Amino acid sequence: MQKASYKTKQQDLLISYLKATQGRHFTADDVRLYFDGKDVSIGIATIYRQLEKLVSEGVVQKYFLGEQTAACFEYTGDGCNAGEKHFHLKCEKCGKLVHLECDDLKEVCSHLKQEHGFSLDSLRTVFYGVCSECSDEEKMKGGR
Amino acid sequence: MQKASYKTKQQDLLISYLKATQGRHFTADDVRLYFDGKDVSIGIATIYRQLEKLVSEGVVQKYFLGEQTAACFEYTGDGCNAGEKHFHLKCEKCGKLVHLECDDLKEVCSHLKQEHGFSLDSLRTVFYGVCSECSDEEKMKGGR
DNA sequence: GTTAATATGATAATCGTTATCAAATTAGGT
DNA sequence: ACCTAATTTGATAACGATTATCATATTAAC
Repeated sequence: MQKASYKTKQQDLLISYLKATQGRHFTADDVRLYFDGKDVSIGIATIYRQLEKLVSEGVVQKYFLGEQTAACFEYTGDGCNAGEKHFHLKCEKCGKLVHLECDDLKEVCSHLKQEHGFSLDSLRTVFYGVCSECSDEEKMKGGR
Repeated sequence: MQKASYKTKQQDLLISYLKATQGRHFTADDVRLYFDGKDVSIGIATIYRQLEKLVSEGVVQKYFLGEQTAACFEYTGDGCNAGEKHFHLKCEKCGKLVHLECDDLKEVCSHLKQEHGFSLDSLRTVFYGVCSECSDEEKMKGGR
């Protein structure tokens, strides 16, 4: 009755990659490169297919970080850092992506829910702006 | 000394399009379609080029709304709704993009700045989640 | 071990965007 | 108005990420 859960070598490889990257971000191509040359490998089509499946299961998150960048994936399932909502800050100057764990920001979630009826998907939302290091640099360079 | 500001027919057409869409979102292709067939027209390359120029001047904003969608542009310059920071909520169910004008959310800006040294670019940040209508629908359908 | 269902991967196709470059347009002298 | 140099345009090629196609390989189930 229940759909059979076929298990293949490639699926195992991907899972092992995910477990090895705990909380870090990666693209589909990162996965391909990782296994490239090794005696086992995964085709890019399969990588996309399997990642998409895991995304729909909620085990993996998918981000779009603007510009011509490839989609970023992150393993958040199986107790890794699932549930503990964190936020993403993306610096428009240096391109750095920061993970932010902040209780105060959780109030943003409640506010959006209470006042605007909007359920924020904090895992998928990316805050754009300029990080502290880059702001400091700007100040250094003076006025203009 | 100052860079000459060359003015062409195409640049005028684009500006007139921008003024006509006050605050609405559009893609590069929307612009192309708008002028398609008319006795004057703009090539897609020129549209991208000019839009990119206006983005760098801060007159036009550029958004990436995830998935395989084309970049969205919005005219925010010249007193249209420039300055009055607004936020964007994007519903993951129905795909609707909502403009949100909310003072409370401006505190999010100060918080990120004060506590995390991060200058939020609220025009460019998109909040992902589920809008009130779609949340209601889910409740209607009951539990699962 | 045989068979049917499913997964894989090489490759073509797609889509948004950028690069190329010859031709057209513009600005600034004269 | 005319000439020239600088700039802009647009058709098209190139590109990069992703998806579709489909023959082949692998898997599960009996």
